[in-house]
This record gives sequence, structure tokens and C-alpha cells, in this order.
Amino acid sequence: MSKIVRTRFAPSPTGGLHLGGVRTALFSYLYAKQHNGQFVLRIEDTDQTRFVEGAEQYINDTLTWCGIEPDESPAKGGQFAPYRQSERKEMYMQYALQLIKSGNAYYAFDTPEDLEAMRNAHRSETNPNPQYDAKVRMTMKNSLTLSAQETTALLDVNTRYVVRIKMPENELVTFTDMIRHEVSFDTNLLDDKVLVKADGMPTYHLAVVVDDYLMNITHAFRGEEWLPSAPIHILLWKYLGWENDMPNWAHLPLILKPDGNGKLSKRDGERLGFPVFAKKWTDINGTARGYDDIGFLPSAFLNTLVMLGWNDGTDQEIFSLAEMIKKFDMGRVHKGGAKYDYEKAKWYNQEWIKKMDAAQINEFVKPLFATENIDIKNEDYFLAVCELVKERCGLLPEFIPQARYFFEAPIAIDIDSIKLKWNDDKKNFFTEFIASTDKISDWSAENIEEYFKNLATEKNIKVGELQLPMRIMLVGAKYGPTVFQIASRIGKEESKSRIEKVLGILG
RNA sequence: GCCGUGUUCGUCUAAGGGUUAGGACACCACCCUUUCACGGUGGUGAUACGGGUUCGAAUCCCGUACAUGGUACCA
Repeated sequence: MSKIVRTRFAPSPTGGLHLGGVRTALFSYLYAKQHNGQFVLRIEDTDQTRFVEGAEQYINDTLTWCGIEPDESPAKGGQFAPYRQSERKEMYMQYALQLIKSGNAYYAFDTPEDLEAMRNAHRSETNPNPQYDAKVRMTMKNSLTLSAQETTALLDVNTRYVVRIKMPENELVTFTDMIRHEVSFDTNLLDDKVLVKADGMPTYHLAVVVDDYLMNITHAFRGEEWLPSAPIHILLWKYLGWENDMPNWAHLPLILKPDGNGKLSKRDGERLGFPVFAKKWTDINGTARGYDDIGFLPSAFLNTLVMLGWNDGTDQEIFSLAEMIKKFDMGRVHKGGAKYDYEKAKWYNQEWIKKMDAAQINEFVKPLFATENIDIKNEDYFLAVCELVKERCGLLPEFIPQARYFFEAPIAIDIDSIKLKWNDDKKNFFTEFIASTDKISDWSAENIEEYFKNLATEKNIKVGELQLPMRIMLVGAKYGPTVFQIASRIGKEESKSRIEKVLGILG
């Protein structure tokens, strides 16, 4: 009896997919999967003037990177194909006609100049944005003011027209939102929105209703910016006679700029120093960085997004995609917008890096090493190194400095850090240390440490005094895991060689 | 302007009439470590304001302020 849950993500291919868009996709995906339903990707390309080459591919790539693949999409196909609205153009007109026939829509022949004139005539201090509504529609050039013959005549000679919804007067449109509960609007305040544009394309308003119906969508989630136009959609569902099939709505809270106010936008990323796009986006205006290329794990990116406006009621903050599917609850999604916090996002990334084992991180880190031309000797060694340094990495590229010295001797040596306290005793210590390493049969961290400490005691030097020089010799700088672990990893000969080299520099 | 939606530490949030208003990020201090992280302990820090309702309000109601979205032949 209950229908199969079908959600859709319906972006416009106008550029990179922004944080908010991905979150909408994520919530739609989670809801569908939680109910063993289907998640559909539909491309809303009804505005041909805003079409951007490559944007659709980018959307696919983003969902793939995030691991939230649609069950049906333009690329994948499906039983409700096509999934690109431009390819569904012919399907919309019949519904527009149906609306005209039932008296809920009409032809309008007004030119842009006519509209401008109307707005100028009505514009005032208290009405800065005059609408095409019940108050003025009878003064305009449309099938309501023209006779049937006149209308037909205009249509016959291919006069440019649009189809507008005839907004009823004195009605209260009420609907239930999964997040906001009951919401209502007074139709007297709504205008006669265009349903079909002069180029024959439907506007979002018509297309979203027709497609959600035709594609059996049961739950429609979108950003809060759509809330004010929801009554138009509700009315359309009713006028088209599909009221019983109307999806459940949820208008998601907005993701806001971390500083000032307002919706997060592309510009903000550049200004505030963090990406707003999931993946790197390049167009004629240049390249905008994405979470993928600054070194985020998809799991961390998703985790960041899901916590923006939702929580499971406990203190848990780290959720895998599988856990999100299990625990997500639209009823617990916040009503208010959330300011985006990049610092917190980085924290999620670090948590995920720590959580994942080396074998899992491997696939993300390895390409980075390839780009740096760092020769990964062998897989096991590489994995062991990743495991050793991962807790020091908040962003994937940090693996490069944190792990590089395990593969090649450091070029830059921070001599200044040890120079001041350098003396003959230390020099003798290290000289003897490298000369006697044969006494350490098994070159393990424990054995090296034991021998190193014994030798220090023998020489009457504090072990601590020697660890920093040792670190500088092996790493070149003041960071990394325990020196003995590093020495053990890079091997006896390499350790000796690095110590020797710095001894030479110190003289 | 009008309409919609919102408002708990700087930020993300918990608390659905009774809690010393909890957690996390960030920040500060200390501990661990003679590196850098991780980890641990502690600290600073919030119910926008004003009225109600109630024995009792962050929580319910009204008003104000502020924020945010919409007000296109864009989505």
C-alpha cells in the first residue's frame, strides 16, 4: 500500500556544486536509502541562458566522489528517462494547456516593455516591486482580457507568449513541511508566475511539479529559498488533479557565511580562504578549489555537511555514511540556518584520517606522493609510515612533509635549532653511536632506544639533550614521531648516513 | 515596502514546563612528550529584548528587535 520512497536531487547545471547543494543531495540520498527507496538525479536545465558547459558532468563527478550515487540519472538512465528537463520540453506543454483549459492559467502576450511599463506605473514607496497579479492582470494583454478570437488570432501568427498561473484570490494555501510543520500563505500576496516561457521552456515552477509527478517522487527536499514559492507548487499539484500524489516536502535550512551574513556563495570561499565547492571547479572565470583537492576525505566532507542542521540527539559527531543512513531523521533537522565553520570541518577531516586505517587512506595519499615524485619503495613500508604519521595530518597534503623524510634524506636541515647547544661531547656521542651500530643486532625502535640511552648514560649526557639533534639529523626539522621509530623505519645505513652528513655540516 | 522563515556560548548544537543550561570546534592554562601531533585535566563563554500564561519558562502565547529567504519569461 505504501509507495516506494523516491527522492530526487534536482540541480541546475550552472556551475560548481556548492556545499548547500551537496547537503541537499546527501539528505535526499539518506532518506531514500533509509527507506530502501531510490535516489534520482534530475538536471533542471530549463534556463538555457544560464547553461554552463561541463556542469552536469561535474555534478555526476561530485556525487561519485561523495559516494552518494543516484539510482537514476541522465548518465545512468532509468525507467523515467529522460532526466534532463531540456529533453522533456515537449511533455510540459500539455499540462500547461490543461491548466489553461481548467481556467487556472492563461496566455499572456505582454512584451518585456509592457511589463516594465506596468511596473513603473505601479511602483511606489510602499510597493517597490509591483507584481503581475489579480490587481493588474485585467489591465494587461492576455487571454483573460482578450476575446477567444483575438487570442487565437495572436497564437495563429506565432505571437510570443508565456503561460501564467492564475493565482486565486482570498485563499489560504496550507501545507505540511517535514521540518517546519504547518506553513501557510495568503494567495492575495502571490503573483501570476510564468509557467511556460516565450521560448517554450517551462519555468522551474511547472517543471518541478510535472516531473516530480511523472517520476513518482514521494519526498521533495530543497533549500529554504524555495519556501516562498511552495504555494505555487501546491496549487499546481491541486489544479493538475494530482493532489493525492503530492510529495512530502522538506525545506532545508540554509548554510550561511561564517562571518557576516547571508547565504554562502562562491565569492566567499575565495575571500575567506576555504572552498565552497565539493570538487575543484574550473570554468572560463578561473578555478575554484574544492574539498577534494585541498585534501578532504569524502567521508569527512559528508560528515561535516550532515552535522550542519542535523544531529541524532546524542553527543555523537562522527558518522559514517552507513550510520547516517541508519540514524538520519528529517524531523530532527533544524529550522534555522547554520553558519559554516571551516575549522570544524578540518577537525572532522582529522578525525576521519585518524579513524581510517592506513590501507584505506593509502588510496588518497598515494597519488599525492606520485605528484611529488616521491618514490614509494614498497607498499608495506608506505602503509607503515602512513600509520605512523596520520595523527599529525589534518589535511591529506600534510602527509607529504610528515612522511617525505621516510623516503628521502631531508634537504633542508634546521641546523640553527641545535647549533647553539652543540658541543664536543655530543659530537663524540654521535660519532661513536654510528661507529658502533653493529652492536644493535635487530634495528628495532626499542633496541635503538635502549642502546642510545645506555650510550648516553655511559657518556654522562642527558638523553633528552641528544634527541633533538638526532631528530634534526634524521628529519631535518622539529616534528614527527619518536626518533627511534624513525631511525628504525628508515634503516640502519640510512640513519648512519644522515647522522654523518649533519656531523659534517656541524664540523 | 510586503510576505515567508528563523533566533541557546564566537561557531555547530543538546535540553520538547522543574538540569549547577550539557557536548563539540576554536581559544586559554596545566599534564603527557626534552620535537610536532595525539591524548588527558581544567577554564573563559549562551537562552536577543519586553510583556504575559504558570507554583515554576530556553521551552507555551503576544509584541519588538535583529537575521535570513523570496518578491524575474533564474533556479
